[in-house]
Amino acid sequence: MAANDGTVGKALEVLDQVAAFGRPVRFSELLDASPFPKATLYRLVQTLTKQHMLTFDHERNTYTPGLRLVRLAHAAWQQSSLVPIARPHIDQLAEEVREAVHLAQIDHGHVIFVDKRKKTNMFDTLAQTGLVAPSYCTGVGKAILAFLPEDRRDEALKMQAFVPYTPHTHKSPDSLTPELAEIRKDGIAFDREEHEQGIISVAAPILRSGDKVVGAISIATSTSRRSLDDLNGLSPILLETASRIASEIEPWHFPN
Amino acid sequence: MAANDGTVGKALEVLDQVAAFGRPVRFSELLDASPFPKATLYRLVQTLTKQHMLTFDHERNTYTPGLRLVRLAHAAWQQSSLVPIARPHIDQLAEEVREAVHLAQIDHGHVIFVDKRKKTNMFDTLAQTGLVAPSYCTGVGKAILAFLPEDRRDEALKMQAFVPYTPHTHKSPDSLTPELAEIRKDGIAFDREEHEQGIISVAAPILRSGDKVVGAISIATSTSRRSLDDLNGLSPILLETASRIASEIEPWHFPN
DNA sequence: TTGTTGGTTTCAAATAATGAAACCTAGTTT
DNA sequence: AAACTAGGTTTCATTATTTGAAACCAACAA
Repeated sequence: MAANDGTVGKALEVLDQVAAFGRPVRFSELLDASPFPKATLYRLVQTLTKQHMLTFDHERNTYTPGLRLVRLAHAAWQQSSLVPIARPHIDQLAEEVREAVHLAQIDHGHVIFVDKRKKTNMFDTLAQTGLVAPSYCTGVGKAILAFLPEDRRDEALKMQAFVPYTPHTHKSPDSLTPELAEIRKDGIAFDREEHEQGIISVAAPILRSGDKVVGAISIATSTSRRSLDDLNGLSPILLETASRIASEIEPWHFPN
Repeated sequence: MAANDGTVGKALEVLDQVAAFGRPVRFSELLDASPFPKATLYRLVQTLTKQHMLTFDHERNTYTPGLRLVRLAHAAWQQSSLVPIARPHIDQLAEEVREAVHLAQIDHGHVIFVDKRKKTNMFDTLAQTGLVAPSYCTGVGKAILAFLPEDRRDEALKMQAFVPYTPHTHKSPDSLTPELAEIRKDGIAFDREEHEQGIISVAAPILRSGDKVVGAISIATSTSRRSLDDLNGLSPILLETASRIASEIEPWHFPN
């Protein structure tokens, strides 16, 4: 992935590492997973800890991502241009369809769930705010990928590992590409238990000025509640919502 | 607040700045608010942007905190030692009292709301996951402060500005100190519309091995729904919940 | 005792950060 | 149009930080 912006870049790389472990990590584990020499990594980790970007557990000698991140992320989330605009709409959608509704954006090739609403009492799907999901096997991910300009799509796909979460998961870009063309045509993407067994979703991109994708929304449910056809029946209202959100986006920018 | 860890420290200082603005901010505004010379700040901001820690809006020439933070924070949140332990308990508490229940931790002198549950349909109180609140005028904040070791309490208070949010807000440490002693005695803290007009709360610290505070929980409501006395009546169940959470904390560490 | 693993510190060499000043724009004003 | 300006970007010699091999220090095991 290249592009190493000096010390800051390295520090962030370490942060990513720690986050990726998903559990408290020892210095030595980090060292193995890291391209940096011992002393360098040591000082990076020290600095990050002193800065509360990492939390150090004295008893277990392990590191976890620090609370300062939560603080900073709140600001990021609150200021996101998309979230506040979409909020009332996904809220209403969740109310109408009585299923979980997700809002996602893409960043750095990662699909990030930035908001969710659910008005049902069923068990929580695993998606939560801030969760990162793979793009190639989620509804929102594919919806966004499909409408990304070609270069950015390639870039996003290149940094994917194509983990076979379920038997339905795409195994390589080759099988994915035709589906993306399909999605581009229909304006609708499906997740057919590709990320989690028993979980399906319909997703629609949010297109600014008709073609620039800035995010996606999806309705997710379990196969025990609804069939895929059934879910497909919700496409119109999903599309309607997506376009309503899009229409409220100011003529300004959108990074992505 | 000192302790400047080289470039990384400076970069994070800039991030804090941007987050503190709470709105898209121009380079020049940042420059005014920043101790760094133009060129230095410029490069820091560039680096952070390239690293997706900041998002740059081409049209408006402004910066906002980046999505990478959301990604990282999710990991921090998920791995927090307190959140998963407390989750079922605050859930149950919210169910029983039918009011909003908050879980907070302290970091770097900041009170951070790390989780919340509400089973009521009333308007959302402003507290949300990741929100930073002042310690001196919130229930959870005072509950934590009261049980902090003296040196860390002083440190935490020193970095506070004592903004008078409402007429009931403490104006200085002098009036706060006696109340903290009180809280230490009772094991219960109240927010008497000190942060927001019309919002009150009861809070209890979560004490590991009886005396080390690792966080706090609170029940929050509006004056229109309940009186302070009424809320006080919920103290027993709140304390009960807090001690149940505490009892599930492993003999391990706790950073704070 | 001797080895080993995991963590911490040293120190001269290599590298990156610094910041004053110059330099671009693209709007404004005269 | 020429002359300002405010906001943003780049240069470059100086300075300070980062680097990483190696040495060092536990604590624990053989």
